[in-house]
Amino acid sequence: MTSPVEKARLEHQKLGADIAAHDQRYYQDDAPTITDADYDALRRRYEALEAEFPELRTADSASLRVGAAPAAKFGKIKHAVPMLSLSNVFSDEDVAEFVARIRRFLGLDAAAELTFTAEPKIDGLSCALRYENGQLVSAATRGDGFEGEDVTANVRTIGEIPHQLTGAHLPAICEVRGEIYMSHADFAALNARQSAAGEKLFANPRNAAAGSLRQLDPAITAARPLKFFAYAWGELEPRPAQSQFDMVQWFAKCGLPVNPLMQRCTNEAQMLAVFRAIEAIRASLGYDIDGVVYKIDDLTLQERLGFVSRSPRWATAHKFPAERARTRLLDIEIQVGRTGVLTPVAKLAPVNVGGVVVSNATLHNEDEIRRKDIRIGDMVEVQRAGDVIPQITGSVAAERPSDSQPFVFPHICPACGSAATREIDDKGNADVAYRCTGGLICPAQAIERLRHFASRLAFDIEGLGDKQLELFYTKGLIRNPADIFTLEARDAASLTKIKNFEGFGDLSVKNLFAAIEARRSISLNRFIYALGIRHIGEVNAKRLARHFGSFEALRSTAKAAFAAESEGRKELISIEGIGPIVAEALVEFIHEPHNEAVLDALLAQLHLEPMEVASTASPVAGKTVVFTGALERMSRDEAKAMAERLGAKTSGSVSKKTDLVVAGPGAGSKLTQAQTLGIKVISEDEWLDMVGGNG
DNA sequence: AACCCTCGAGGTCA
DNA sequence: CTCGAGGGTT
Repeated sequence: MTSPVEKARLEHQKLGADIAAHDQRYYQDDAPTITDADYDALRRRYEALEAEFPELRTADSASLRVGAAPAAKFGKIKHAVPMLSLSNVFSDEDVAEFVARIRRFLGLDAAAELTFTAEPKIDGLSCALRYENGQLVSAATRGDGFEGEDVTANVRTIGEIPHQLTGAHLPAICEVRGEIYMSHADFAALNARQSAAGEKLFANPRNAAAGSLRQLDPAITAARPLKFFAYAWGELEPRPAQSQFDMVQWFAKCGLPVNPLMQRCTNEAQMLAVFRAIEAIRASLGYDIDGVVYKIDDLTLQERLGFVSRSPRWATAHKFPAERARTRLLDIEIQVGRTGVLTPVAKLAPVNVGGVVVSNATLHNEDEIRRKDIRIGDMVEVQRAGDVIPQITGSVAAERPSDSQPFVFPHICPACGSAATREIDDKGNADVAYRCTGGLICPAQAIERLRHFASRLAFDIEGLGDKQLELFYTKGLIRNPADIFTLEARDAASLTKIKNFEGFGDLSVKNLFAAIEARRSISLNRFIYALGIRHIGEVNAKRLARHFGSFEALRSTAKAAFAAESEGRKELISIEGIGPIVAEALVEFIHEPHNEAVLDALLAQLHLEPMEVASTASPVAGKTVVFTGALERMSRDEAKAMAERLGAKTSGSVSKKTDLVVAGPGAGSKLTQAQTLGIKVISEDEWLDMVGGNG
């Protein structure tokens, strides 16, 4: 006689298999064999069993929730290995420079052979698929490169993506990366369906793919013909192959679709030949591509080359030239940015450029307008730089209206009426940009600053976007960042409640307040970034946070740094990446009386946490390392990059602050200096052992 | 020359 | 959200 649990287990198993089969027929074959009601009944029974016997829940049962009620929004998935983007090149010379830089970095001479792969760059969305023991467990978009959106349920509906990898001896964890895209034929068919159903049409296959993947209801994604090519990986141990090319071949063996056009090249001429060949067949491929990607084939070399900021040194994208079109320049509008910069934006008669309708384009600044001799009323040439950003390349002299006048750049801010000037620097050079001098009284700047404050890399407050901020600003509810954190209390005491505003309801207000509450604790680096100080972006904010450790320390140093020659100023400038100009901007910001008041108000509302921790706890993290003498196994640049990747700082000279000296043959004064100061000296080999670079 | 900062555009979905 | 240009900083 079987126990109730056993009985339940059997039934649960059978139901699971049935539901999976129905999902397959419904989502992927688009040919369900039972009614929705019957299907729902199966699912309810399945979930009831799990509720009664929680031990029945498996990793698999989650996968059967595809058709369940759509989640309110996507969850987040942290990428175990960051998903970065590629640098771009546009000309043959750029390709030569790309190859030359790699040779330099690796310390190779021109004769040494270097193998690359070349493959079409698919114009879609990158996606990371995580397989555990061969089973698809999650899928994430790229997001900001560190954290993406959880689109697992949607990705499971893509027929080309296997739920289970084929083959024996699969790595326990295998994170495959590639591109989700839509073919031309499928795109045309989808738009025909949309049109027949009276729905709006998609502008191009890329947007159709993006829109389809971001559907909250996987059933809609399932009805969209998405495809996939695998071309990269994240966490994957052990490596089944030693080269880029072989890795992709291995993906194919596992049952993943890979692009058939990838090939190996051993010199620049071959790379360019592949580029031209792919360009020639671009139109007949049946899917959009926007260039060719070159990667160093040897994975060991890839590791040695590493990364510069957000892209690998060992790969680049060779982009096709942009498409162009002509249209009329109707007007030039002036926008005011967060820092008060006045930016001219061209208002264009809408024109189709390579698949999207363009009606605006930035003109950057006064000089740019003069250089290109662009006037209102002109017929202008428009292209999309990198197939994305609309750009005016020039005007057509023959079609200029006879009465046209050169554009006169305004000298007052259109938002607040204050004077706008081009600052003159020490050397007497005028800034390219006009800046509104209205500062704090300028509403345009205030709103832009608030927008920056609430933006994703800063406080990341959901429900407090452009629209809401603008509304709250005009209503006088939020005039500076500190107001955000008193909003709820003031709203409670107020008679005109936010929930009565147009576009708001009980729920959205509740969510907004919750989102604000959740950000009362914030990391120091985000806080510094959020202040929107000129020249202090994401990276410099982290540097400051790391150096000072607390906001009070930063603030008191900045205060002590008021005089140009002061100790405080010296300390600021000693921080890597911070120079006189950045220091000046920081000091000025901290000293400004209004900013002081806002900072005090803000700090009273917040709990600052230490900086978000860098990933690896390596033995050299936080240490200052000096390389001296000849290095035999790697170039100087490479050694420095390696040290920095592990969280160490590098320096060119030995001082009291140096923690470690790596000395090669021929080391001279620096070695002596290290010995005098009693600083630890190791050989290149010992260094590699220490940081795990030996085997 | 490498890297960083700022700003802008367009599109989709909620 | 994604991308790129342009200019400033180091």
